[in-house]
Amino acid sequence: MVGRNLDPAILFPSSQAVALPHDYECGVNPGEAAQALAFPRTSAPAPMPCARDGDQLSNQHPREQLCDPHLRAKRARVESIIQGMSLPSTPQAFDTSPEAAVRHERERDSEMPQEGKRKPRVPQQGMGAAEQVAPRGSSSHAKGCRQLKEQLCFLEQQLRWLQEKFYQVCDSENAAQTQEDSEKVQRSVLEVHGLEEAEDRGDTGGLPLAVRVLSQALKHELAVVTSQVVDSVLKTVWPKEQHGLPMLGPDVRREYSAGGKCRKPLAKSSPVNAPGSLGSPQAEVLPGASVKSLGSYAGSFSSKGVRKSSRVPSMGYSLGSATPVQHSQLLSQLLGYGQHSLWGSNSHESPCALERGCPEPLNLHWGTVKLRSSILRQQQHHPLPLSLANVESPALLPVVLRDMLSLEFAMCRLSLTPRQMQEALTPGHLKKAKLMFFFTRYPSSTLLKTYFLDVQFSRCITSQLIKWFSNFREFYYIQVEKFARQALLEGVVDACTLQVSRDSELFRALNMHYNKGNDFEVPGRFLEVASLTLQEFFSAVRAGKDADPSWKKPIYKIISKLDSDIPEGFKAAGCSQELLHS
DNA sequence: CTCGAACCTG
DNA sequence: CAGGTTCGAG
Repeated sequence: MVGRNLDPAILFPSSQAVALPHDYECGVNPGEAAQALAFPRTSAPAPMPCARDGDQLSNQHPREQLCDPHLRAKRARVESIIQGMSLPSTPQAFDTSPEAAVRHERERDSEMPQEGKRKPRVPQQGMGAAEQVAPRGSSSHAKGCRQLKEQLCFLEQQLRWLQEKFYQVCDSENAAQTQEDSEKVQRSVLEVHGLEEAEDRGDTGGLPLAVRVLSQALKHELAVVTSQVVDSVLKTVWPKEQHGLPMLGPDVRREYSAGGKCRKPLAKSSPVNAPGSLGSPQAEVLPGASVKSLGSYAGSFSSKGVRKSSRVPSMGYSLGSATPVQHSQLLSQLLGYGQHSLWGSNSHESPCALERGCPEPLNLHWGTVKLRSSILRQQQHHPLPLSLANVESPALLPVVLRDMLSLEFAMCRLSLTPRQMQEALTPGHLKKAKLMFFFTRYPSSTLLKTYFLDVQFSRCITSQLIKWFSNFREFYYIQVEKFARQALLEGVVDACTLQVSRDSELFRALNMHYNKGNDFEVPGRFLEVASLTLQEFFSAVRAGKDADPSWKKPIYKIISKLDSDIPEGFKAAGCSQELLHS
């Protein structure tokens, strides 16, 4: 692995260097590292409460990201998803894990019964158990919704990344240049938007000019990036033929707002409801799922000790809970409208700012805003077809947009500062992943990105995470199979009698593996899934299906559809770290 | 138990 | 090529 050649001290210039077992290391390739190191960093900023003590490695300029073909593709996907969502049908019956499900749709083939070596594959085998699996017609709505949610969260990450970049620039600045540049920036800000007046009376009113400028610039940054994405969304959501489209009715909005968060309805339309109560409400799982520290420490991450715990009960605190007022305030913020929202919200401090209570942005060492300038430059070259700032009536903004804004809210809620982004997976992350396994056996990479917000994803990181889950599954299935065979030997006849309870051996084995220390209450849902897995294995073995090399695949297919939502708490910033010490 | 390598699949 | 599974080594 390339990363291994790099001195950790270089990768983590600050005290953040994390000693990782080699397996956790994931490549920051030399090129990227070099790029990061080349990042100008002239003056050491005066110690500041929220000053960041090390350059973070960011491989890509956020803007570049948007131009990245890969992201374009993603964007295109989001667009098509949204297009699907704009259809008049009613979203219900959210499927469990559409992605995973689809992924496993295909396993029809088997391998040549060759000892040891997996070589050619022989088609077919009438998948016995798999037949139970529901027809594929899961609503594309649900799927789209879920994917959109993931995409949005990814967006959130990008936003944060942007901030990070921004801070970097600030850090790297020469104090002398500072004032001059800030004035320059302010000038251009003024040229671009006439937002300043409002802001001057805003919450930054009492602050130094430079700080206010920074504030403006930052907001603008966010607005620019956001508007780009929103643009594509809007274009899809408002197809030409719907020109005069009135705003969505309140009901619709509400409905979507709830669904917009894409929480799946409690009861799943999972086909495999049959045995036991597998279709049982997730609600059962979520509240029960508690890690000692996970639930309450979401906001306790302290940045340089400045900020002390604002204990947020992150569980059950969902994005969808942001009120319209909050949304509008967020939008105002993003757009740089100051607090006098066009949506008529009052001048309350934004929930975001309140909750964050983090002085970080304002305490930054002030510097030039190269990033900003460069973005402005690019913007001139590629003017945005539709800037948010140009939207005449914010009320027309679709709920989709609001959901995007709610991400900003989430960011605040999570109290995740860009500096907390990690470039490598830590043991804490591993632990977290294991716990997540109790909810999802087949997470998509997008979902992973959503839940490891403190990780800067690279291809390597992503595949590492995926590999982790693959390993988890491997272990899981091996254990279950073992117990299934054992049960068979013990003369069990009825598969249905095989239930995994908290005191069964199988559970103990699994718990030991994924939840060492037992500091997490395993969701009941997992027990159901395990029970079903056990039964499936049992039946399959009893039926002699294990003669077929790919006899497990139908089982995998079934299990892959039983993923649950992962509690929001897992997104919490300090989560991984907290877990480590719990 | 874990992980890397090999191998499969869409 | 990305995401999965299987296998064997330590």
